[in-house]
Amino acid sequence: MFSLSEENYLKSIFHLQTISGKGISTSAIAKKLDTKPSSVTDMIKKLADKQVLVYKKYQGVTLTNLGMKAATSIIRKHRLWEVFLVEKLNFSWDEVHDVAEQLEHIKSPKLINELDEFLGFPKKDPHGDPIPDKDGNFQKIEKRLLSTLEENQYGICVGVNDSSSEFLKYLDKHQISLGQQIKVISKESFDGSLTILINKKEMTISHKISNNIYLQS
Amino acid sequence: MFSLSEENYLKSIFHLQTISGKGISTSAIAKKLDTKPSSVTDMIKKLADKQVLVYKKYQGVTLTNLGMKAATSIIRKHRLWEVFLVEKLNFSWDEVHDVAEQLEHIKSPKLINELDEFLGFPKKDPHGDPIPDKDGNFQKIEKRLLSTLEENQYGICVGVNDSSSEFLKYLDKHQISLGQQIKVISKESFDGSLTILINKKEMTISHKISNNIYLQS
DNA sequence: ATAAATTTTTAGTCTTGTCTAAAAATTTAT
DNA sequence: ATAAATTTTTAGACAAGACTAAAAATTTAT
Repeated sequence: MFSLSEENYLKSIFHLQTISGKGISTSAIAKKLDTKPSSVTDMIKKLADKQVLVYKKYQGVTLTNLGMKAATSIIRKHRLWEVFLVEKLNFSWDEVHDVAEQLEHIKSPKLINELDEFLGFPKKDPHGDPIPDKDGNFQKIEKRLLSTLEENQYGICVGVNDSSSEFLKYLDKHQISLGQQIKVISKESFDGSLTILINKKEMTISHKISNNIYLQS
Repeated sequence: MFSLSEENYLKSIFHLQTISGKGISTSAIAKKLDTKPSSVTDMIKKLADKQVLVYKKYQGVTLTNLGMKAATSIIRKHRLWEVFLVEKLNFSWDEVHDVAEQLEHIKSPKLINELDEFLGFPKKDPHGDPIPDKDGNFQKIEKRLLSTLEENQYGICVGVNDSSSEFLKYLDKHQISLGQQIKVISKESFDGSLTILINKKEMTISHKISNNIYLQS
């Protein structure tokens, strides 16, 4: 159906689309996939021929329903494999990404549906991101960035925005994990740094950190 | 390290080598991989450059130790994934091959070693083939084809030579599976067909069937 | 031992996905 | 509103891996 490259384009465009809402520019895709805009133009034409996205020269692209479905299926696979790696194979949440990037391209509907069942139909991956079901339905999780809270507000940590190994290791080191309650003690308007209460201890974190942690209020 | 194509060549050459012993011809590889001899010649040159095999024009190829090691690692992965599919995800032994062909190319030493442990360090795959350990050591299983037994000889079914879905379905249909005792009641020299005792019942099978079933005596 | 048949290799082409350099279109700035 | 800067597209090239057709080497047969 889709080649490995095509699947990676679909996934990236989907992710860009869910944050921006607008049509996605050639250069944004190139940046995300670490490739050149000219290569993106070529691939976009192919994908438009395959009816998974709409493309008008010089105007970015938008996924069609068919494209959304394909992208969702890849994301489902990626996140289920992440759960498998953490729950069954002793991977930590900062080790799963690269392996899941490979596993998400395995083609076998039976495999992924059986894996889903084997894992007990999990609703979230190890980073708190929702896992679409067999029919592609996402469970919408309302959440807000820690950086948007005001003093004395609090919430439960339910996800991260940055899934890089470096960031996740930082969180592990400072004992910040999913499910914990975080309360904002004070906010420094000059640099956006926050002093928070977590694990009954106070700590101060930079804006860069608080801008990558999602809370549910 | 190795591309998907390179890995498939290594695996095929390894398999051909273990049955023939001799240097493997271009055309034999082409047949196994369902490709053209000219394509094989090209790839062989690449693999010889990478020191995984020895190649002299017009004289077939032989894997080096490096090549054997690489091939063994792929076979280990293939067979462990087969066990996983059957034991954990409700696949039957005739459904696992195509998916394992994909999974065997996933690159992550941690993944495969954790999987091995998760499965309890299995020694054989669902078709009775031995699974090499982390260091590439195969457990040698002495076994002989059912077709080589004489009247009144018997043994335990420990493997199959043909892992095609068609053959495995035939076995399921006639309730022949690994671990069963099979005794030769009579042998027809004209066409090589055998009458065997299995499950306390007699049945007659063709040479084509008996020549694809391995017994341990 | 030479001719015929077979196998293997070479030479050139194709597809996929990428790249660079340059041209074209669009956006931003004055 | 036109010039400058930026973004996007085109054109042409390249690497991997495969193919076809033809040449070269080897094996088999007489």
